Amino acid sequence: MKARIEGHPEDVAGASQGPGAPAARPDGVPSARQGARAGSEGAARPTIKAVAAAAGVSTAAVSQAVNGTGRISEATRRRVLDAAAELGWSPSASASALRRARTRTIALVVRRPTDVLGADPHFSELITGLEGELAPRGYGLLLHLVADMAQESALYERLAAEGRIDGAVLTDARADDPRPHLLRGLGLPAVLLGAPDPAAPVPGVGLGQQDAGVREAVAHLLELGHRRLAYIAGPAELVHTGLRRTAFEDALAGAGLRAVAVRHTDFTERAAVAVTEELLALPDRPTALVFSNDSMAVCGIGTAQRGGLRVPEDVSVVGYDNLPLGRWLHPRLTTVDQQVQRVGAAAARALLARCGEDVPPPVLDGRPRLVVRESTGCVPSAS
Amino acid sequence: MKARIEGHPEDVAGASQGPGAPAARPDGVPSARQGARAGSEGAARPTIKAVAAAAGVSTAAVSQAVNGTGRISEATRRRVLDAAAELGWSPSASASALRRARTRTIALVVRRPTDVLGADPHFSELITGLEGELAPRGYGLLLHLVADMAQESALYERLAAEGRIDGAVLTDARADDPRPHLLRGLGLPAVLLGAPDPAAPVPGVGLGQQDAGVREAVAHLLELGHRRLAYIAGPAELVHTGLRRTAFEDALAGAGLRAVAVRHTDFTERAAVAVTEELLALPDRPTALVFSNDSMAVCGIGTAQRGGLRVPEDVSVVGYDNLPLGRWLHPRLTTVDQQVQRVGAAAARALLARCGEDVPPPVLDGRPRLVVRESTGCVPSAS
DNA sequence: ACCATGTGGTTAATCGATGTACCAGTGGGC
DNA sequence: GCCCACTGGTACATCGATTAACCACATGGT
Repeated sequence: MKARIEGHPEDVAGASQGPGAPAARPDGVPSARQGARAGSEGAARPTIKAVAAAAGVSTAAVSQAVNGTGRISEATRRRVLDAAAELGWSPSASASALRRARTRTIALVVRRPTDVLGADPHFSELITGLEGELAPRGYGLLLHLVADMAQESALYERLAAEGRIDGAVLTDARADDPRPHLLRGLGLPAVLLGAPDPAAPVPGVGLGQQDAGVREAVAHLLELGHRRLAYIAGPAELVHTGLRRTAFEDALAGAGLRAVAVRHTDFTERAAVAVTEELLALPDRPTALVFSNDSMAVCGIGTAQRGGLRVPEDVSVVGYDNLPLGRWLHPRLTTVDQQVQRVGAAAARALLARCGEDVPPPVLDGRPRLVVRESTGCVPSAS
Repeated sequence: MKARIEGHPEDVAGASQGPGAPAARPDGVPSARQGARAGSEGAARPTIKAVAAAAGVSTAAVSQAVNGTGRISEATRRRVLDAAAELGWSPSASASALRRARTRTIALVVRRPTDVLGADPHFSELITGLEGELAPRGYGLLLHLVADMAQESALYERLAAEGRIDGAVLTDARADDPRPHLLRGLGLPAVLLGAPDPAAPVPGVGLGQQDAGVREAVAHLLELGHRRLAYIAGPAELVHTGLRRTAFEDALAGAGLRAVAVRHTDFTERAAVAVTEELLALPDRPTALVFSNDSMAVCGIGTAQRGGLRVPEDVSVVGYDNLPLGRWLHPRLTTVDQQVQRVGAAAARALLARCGEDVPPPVLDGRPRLVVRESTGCVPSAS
């Protein structure tokens, strides 16, 4: 399968070159500007000039009309807008970006180890939330995938140096996160998901009472009679890992208990399976497993079942995220809903505001809430 | 609990404005160019001019040095590159895009009904594949979400009119797909995933023998003794839906059989559950269900189990896509691997080639293959 | 009659990089 | 000694939109 760049007779009829422009290059090599883009229909996109001419005004008037700046009579404004619609013109993003030093593009960089193939569905939800706010305001979402923090930092530096983006959404806040300072240094607005920290160089966006969900989960399990709980956490360097783990241990301590075990993972399915196997083989096996995301919880359920245990009769499982899939599994997954989508929307709004956009400030009430379904049940009587 | 967007003391000390810049606008509104971007460190990014000055050459020389065009001595070239590195300069994406009419940005538009919340993990895989080829060449991926085809078309028109992208990756080819013609009319290079059709206005990219996977699945089930199979397809308007459905029915016909049922869905979990329930309630219940994607298959397994059936003892289930999750469920999901990631990479290469980039043409050998795991088993003896 | 005040535009500079046209040297051939 | 080719660069127009500065003209107050 070769590259399929057909040559076309270029600009056959009445190519309207500016006066004095050379008719064509002698060597027959298409100049870069006409290049591969030229299709048979390759209607050269109209420019502001064409619109100005069509409306019988100057280009400045057109610009002012579409941007609502300057002083333009309503009549002229209409004429301009009509002409623009007629010609199907929209201002060139590149030209506008160059002049205004603003690209209307936001970056989302997803960082994860190379061997984790599928992106966490968590990000799909987040993106949905972001897009819902960005798109209506003409903003685009530039998505990048990187393997580690070094790459991520380098990427921001490049994006900033090239002036490709107006801001960035940071996910997976780390305990000692280099990105806030980096981005501030680069002069790029940003918001950090999940860990509102007033002292940080970039504002955080997230539900309040981050720990509420896990506390509720523990309370729920205690109420069901469970006394031996284990927590399967994410990577230790993530901020929310610490928050949730502490919430877990605190809640247990409040009942005079200690966790049977707390294990950290890298969020991969493989790790979830390995840890679950280990915990379930423990002499004093936990009767309930609390996972720090749904993907791992699903793996955990599968692993338990494969080990001959029934969920929830023999072991209860709680997830975190409330991904759509969890509703349809058997048993349906008990999990913590943290409204990723809504948080994403709020993050977008916050970021847009910092980019100078006039948006109503995000209202993000609520807190993570436990959704009780079928993967949790009474403690096994044998225990 | 209100939004938690803390304000920060903005730009407190010594905002370093360029000389000659007005100290501040009288009305206190920051001018657009300084806008929100100005941080205390807001080091104005260096321009090509600064690099030229630092290297003691003209801006043209700098441009030629970094682009490898024109005639520049190796010595000067080095000096320029060093100066650029020293200053941390990269050419402005906006300026370059304006001048060259090329943005180094590719669009991926994900279309799905508004009520499907989480994006199909399928797209995560695809994006991973795309990014792997785009990023190393300095290309960015602009991601958009839309609800329906009308919105999608409008979006391409806007993106084209604004000159925001160089090309697009089209997914979910439809039987009567308006996008190829639309994009050709707009002069935008594109590739269509999944249905290589030489006659189409845009080239298709996909594994060969699209039907091989489903055929293999059917053969596998027949070999296990199944005779009553049902197929749960995607939306009828998608090309691959038809291909796979036909493959399914053909393969059965080859064995002198007919499908117990073929049902179309909108790919939502809800639909998958509903259809599964309906099929399993059939008087002559199918002993094997073949789903057209993994997400639905997982829902199908859950539904069967909830209905008191064991998988695979009472009913076998086959998925399609080979998402990572399927390996860890209980039972592990038998599915068709179509190497979404590799196809994504190939699509990126093909598209880059059409954008005038000098990339080795994608090599896409192989075909969809059945991955036999645990969700398929011998036909129940009672049948 | 005259100046302040608006109104509704226009002109021209500018954003940063690119590429064509052009120019200054420097040997080389004969 | 003269012309030519070649090397290594520079000057300037250009991409398309934005915006500060300015201007022509009408109106109203004194």
